[in-house]
Amino acid sequence: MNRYNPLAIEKKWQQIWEDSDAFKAEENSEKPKKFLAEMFPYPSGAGLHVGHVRNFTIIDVLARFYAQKGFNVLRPFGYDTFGLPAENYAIKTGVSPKIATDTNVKNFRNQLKKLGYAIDWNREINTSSPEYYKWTQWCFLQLYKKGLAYQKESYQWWCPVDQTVLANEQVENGHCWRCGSEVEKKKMKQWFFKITAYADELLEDVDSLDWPEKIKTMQKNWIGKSTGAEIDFETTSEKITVFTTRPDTIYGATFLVLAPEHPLIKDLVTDKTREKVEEYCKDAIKKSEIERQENKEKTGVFTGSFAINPATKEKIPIWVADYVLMGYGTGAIMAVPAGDDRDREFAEKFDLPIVEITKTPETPFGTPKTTYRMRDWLISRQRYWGCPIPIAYDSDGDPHPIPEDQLPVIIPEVEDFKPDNTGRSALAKATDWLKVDLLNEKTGKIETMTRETDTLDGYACSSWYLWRYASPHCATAAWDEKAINYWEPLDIYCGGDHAVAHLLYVRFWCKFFADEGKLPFREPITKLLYNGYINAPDGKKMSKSKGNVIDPLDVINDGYGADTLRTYEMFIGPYDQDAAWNPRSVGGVYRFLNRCWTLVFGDVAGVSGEIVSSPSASAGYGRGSAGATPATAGGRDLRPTERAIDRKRAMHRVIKKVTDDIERAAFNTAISSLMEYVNELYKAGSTEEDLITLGKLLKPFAPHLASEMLEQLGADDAWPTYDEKYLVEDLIELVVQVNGKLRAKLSVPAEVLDDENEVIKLASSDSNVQKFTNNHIKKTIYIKKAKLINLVV
RNA sequence: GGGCGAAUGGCGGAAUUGGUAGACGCGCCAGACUCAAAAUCUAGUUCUCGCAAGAGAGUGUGGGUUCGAUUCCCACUUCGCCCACCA
Repeated sequence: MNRYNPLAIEKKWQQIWEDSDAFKAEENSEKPKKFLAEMFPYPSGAGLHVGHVRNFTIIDVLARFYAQKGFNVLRPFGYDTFGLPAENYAIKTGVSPKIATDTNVKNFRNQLKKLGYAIDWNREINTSSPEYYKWTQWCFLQLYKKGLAYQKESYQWWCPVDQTVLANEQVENGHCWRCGSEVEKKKMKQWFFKITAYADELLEDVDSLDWPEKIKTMQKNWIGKSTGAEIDFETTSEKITVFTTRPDTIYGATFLVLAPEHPLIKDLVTDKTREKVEEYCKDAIKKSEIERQENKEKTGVFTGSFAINPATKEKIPIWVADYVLMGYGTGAIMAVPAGDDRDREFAEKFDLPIVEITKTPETPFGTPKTTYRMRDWLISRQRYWGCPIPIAYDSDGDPHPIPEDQLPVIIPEVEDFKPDNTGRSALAKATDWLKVDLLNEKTGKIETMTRETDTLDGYACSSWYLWRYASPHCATAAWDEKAINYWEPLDIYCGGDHAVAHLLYVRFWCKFFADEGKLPFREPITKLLYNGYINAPDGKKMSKSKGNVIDPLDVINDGYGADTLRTYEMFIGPYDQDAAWNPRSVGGVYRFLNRCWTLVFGDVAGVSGEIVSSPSASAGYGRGSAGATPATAGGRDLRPTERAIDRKRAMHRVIKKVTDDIERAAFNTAISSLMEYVNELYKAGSTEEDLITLGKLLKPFAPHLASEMLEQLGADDAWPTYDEKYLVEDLIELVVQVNGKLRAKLSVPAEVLDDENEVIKLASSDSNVQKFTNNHIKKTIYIKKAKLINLVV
């Protein structure tokens, strides 16, 4: 007898798909399109992990499902290849990030092919390839032209020993992650994207998205809109503008507080307070966010100056405290200790007056103002392995865009990837590359300028890749208009990360390019599936250091094969919940696929009439022939025609269930209904139609095995349809309750359900029911849809 | 501190709109096959009582609405995630 040999089957079909370019997508106005993608991965040296497999398989199941349903499906793939790990690896080993990245991409590609994904390999993209980042730079220039990419001084972490800027995550408890020395904040010129220009629209449009509520809420909170007013407070020399959401509480404002970074502090200090205030500000600015979080004890100093409360006309002191943030509102508040817990705590600590609010102003004060928690997006990175910012500086230090026809600004080759002691990335070491002759519009002359050595945040590269997928090889534009019009926007996106950052940035760029007339839609992603993590069998996060990592390639090579791995990860639980890996359940899914295989290929003799196989009945095992074993369903002995009717009903039922479940992303229950169907076929026997249907329904999950089954049966993979008329049962199980408690289940002909009097008669005459009613029924509640009657006594 | 979500057998989970709680899988148990084991097939498996028919209890805890609540409402407990001195 043949045995299910997944590795052989999978190799065969992967070769066939490769040779036939099976998943090549082309625009075709005859067919409805479906464009699906997962969040493209950073190809780490460790290769695929089981979390990737879950994420990619969700999209693959949907892609194959819609293709089988007759949609024109685009299912591309790409790699998010810029990033710190490749650069650190280069610093350590001297191997260039480009070479290391190429190796990792190759490894990823091989592994993806072993999983049988229906990827259009003609559309593979890679953010660190010059053909791609040329257009990332073009995007930057479009934003720059409209003033949405701009430079601003901002405080950055700085390691005085390594002489380099550090990202937030490279600062551990106020110390440099590499050398351990204490870091400081340094004011540096940085590039920003003005995402706040779209804050309102980004917020308003969230509601219209077919995205998980969790993500929508997170985005709303992140944008953090609050409406209030700006109010001016006069001092002897200056005017201080505060932001408040409660201008009505102004009669209780007994002091002002400025953020330590506030520019007016230097003008407000007196000779007596100057030293103390300056020291406080210096310390506060240096504090890491972590320290500010850990130590919520209020601190602050008095500036020595006073302001006039415009409502009470009273003189109130001006303080500096780090609980006021420069980045929000105006960096200055009016403190109302009677109305605000933080202000009260501060007032109590420093013995400042607390005045109950007895009055509200008759006319609204100040200027109505809306503020957002969201800040502009800082995009400068002092790193080598990123997309160079296409800017050069003239001798005055003013920026000039690199003309579009000179793109891409290629990352120069360097020997040493360590940042130098100027706070610039290793790009600064490419001295030839650094110089560029450009027209200076100010002077009208060609001038040798110095290139920007900052690179772009990797999120910039991933902010437009979904549009590149439509025309990945277009050499004349970032995206081809015709291709965009056909494929976009993305119908379904799937990932388990970046709830705010990436998913907000793509929306921002989409709105910007829509305003530029470059995109015909204002939201890039129609439906979002946000998948949960897969944890180790003990429920803990998988990590190399804990040694509890499951390698998906090991699962395949252990003999289970890709079909088992894919199907298991879809069966593991609801796709949006975290799940723990269970090796035994993997075996259970393998058993299920093995049973599918046996139905078609098992060494099974044909039995009566049209029945092709019934392994349980025909396996022999000394129980006589299959024909001698009566098939039963629901405890009833069935004659062949009844058996055929039941089988037909089971088939139409499973088609409906699997179709509905895939459409609502309930992959786990889709698979359990396939398991039920297979169990049914083992009991009742199967026809060729049953097996073809099984193969078609199974294909999105286990495409290799299903292809093998369908080939054997001589069938195509067109998605089957169900007929409502076969779903109707002729014998119905009527549920009878007494006072809401189940007392009987009666098997009645379906027509009976239409006759309520008949239902009541049947229900109330059941002997077990009568034990509880004593023939004293006060009220009957009949729910036809639920096939249920409740007798109230 | 704020926001969101979750809690169901020994385990993962199902119950789509207020209508039979526990589908499906794992595990366990018994049987068939085998010299034996594995694999495979078949039957059983929420708990308590009962040979059975059946009865009682039961979806984190306590209340409520309802003929009927895993589902809706209120309070609480625990866990998870996100944000966090945002004026």
